[in-house]
Amino acid sequence: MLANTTKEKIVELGRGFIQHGGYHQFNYKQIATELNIKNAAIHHYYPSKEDLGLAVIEKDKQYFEQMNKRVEDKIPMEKIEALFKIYYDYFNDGNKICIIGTFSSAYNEIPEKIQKGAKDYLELVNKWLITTFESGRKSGHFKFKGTAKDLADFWVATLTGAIQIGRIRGAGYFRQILKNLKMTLDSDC
Amino acid sequence: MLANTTKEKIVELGRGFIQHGGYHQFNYKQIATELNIKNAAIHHYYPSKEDLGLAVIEKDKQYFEQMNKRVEDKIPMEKIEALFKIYYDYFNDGNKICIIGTFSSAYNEIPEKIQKGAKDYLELVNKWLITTFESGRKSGHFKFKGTAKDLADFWVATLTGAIQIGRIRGAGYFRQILKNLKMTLDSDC
DNA sequence: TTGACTACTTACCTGTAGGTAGGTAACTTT
DNA sequence: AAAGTTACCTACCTACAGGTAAGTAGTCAA
Repeated sequence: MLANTTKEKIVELGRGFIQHGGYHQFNYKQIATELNIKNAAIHHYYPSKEDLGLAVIEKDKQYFEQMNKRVEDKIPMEKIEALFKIYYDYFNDGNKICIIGTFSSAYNEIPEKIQKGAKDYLELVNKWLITTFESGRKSGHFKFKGTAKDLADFWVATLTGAIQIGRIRGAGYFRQILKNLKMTLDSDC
Repeated sequence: MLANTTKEKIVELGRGFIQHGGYHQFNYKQIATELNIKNAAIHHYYPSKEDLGLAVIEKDKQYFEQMNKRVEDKIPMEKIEALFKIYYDYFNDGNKICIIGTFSSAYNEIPEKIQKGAKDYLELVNKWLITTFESGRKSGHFKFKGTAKDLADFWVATLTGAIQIGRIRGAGYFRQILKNLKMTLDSDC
């Protein structure tokens, strides 16, 4: 979290609060209190909650793409481990869940633009998974039956659910699911 | 939904709204409007939102147990299909998600009693899955590697995530995930 | 050194949320 | 028939949410 400016701090904190309690629970006061500024100052940077929500998705996407770049020359399994690390970090940092999960669980009652933002982000992650799975299969690092697309679709659901259920059932549960997920990359069926 | 009394209608509607928009988005006004009663009438039956939330979990549990009873003499795959039907019905009835999913995604910011209620309910579903998997394996209907517990843990995460991601990616996606989940019951690894 | 811009603050508005107190009409029990 | 109980309603309160308008202190550029 290299947030130097107030604007960056706001989006960073907003992201954390949304991952912690969800879009509807989160509010401007939480950020204002944390930064020792007034509520209205947040509106100066992000006129509406919707604007901030969108910025949070963009921020999250940025981090995801930074991770992509860091591992682009690594072997496929290291890429997957980098993805898992993101999830572990969320989990360990106050039981946060992933951004896609927060917005999907509130999907029916969020502004359209945020719906679209979440959807686009989801497709991005999904494509990254497909590419990673395919290149891993080609290089012989991964073995799995079926298409990479089907597996990626499956992973997205399981990851989203695992970090949420992990909140209730604890770290051991969460670790186990990710371990079992990984095993789907080393199997003939 | 055989809700005759106002009290039953309240909990039934509350359940729907919570599955639709989440615990924090949902409010008493929605129910009051739907039933053409005043806000205060809801407080008469459920003094606090927490009380209603707990009642909603109990209601959901009731439906789950009714399903259990209906299929207790059926073959294991029919039990699984009955579970899936619950999820399909949620999905088709206004993109609702499962109760465990709503409360897990809001887990950090819900009253302790509701946390406990959700946790207990989750363990109940989990145990039902384990039992169903084990009996299915014993009878030769299911083939899967690893323990029934591990598989049940995995299913819980995937189901929770699938119905949420399904909101974003649509019915085809959701169906595909459930289909692939089912395939884990007919595999040697 | 003036004028524009930035980064806020103060002060306020509106809507709505959950919740409560007291009343009342209708049914139910004794 | 009286007394209690149920199922609400009216009227209200408090807190807080998101949002806005107007001002101000400091920076920065011409």
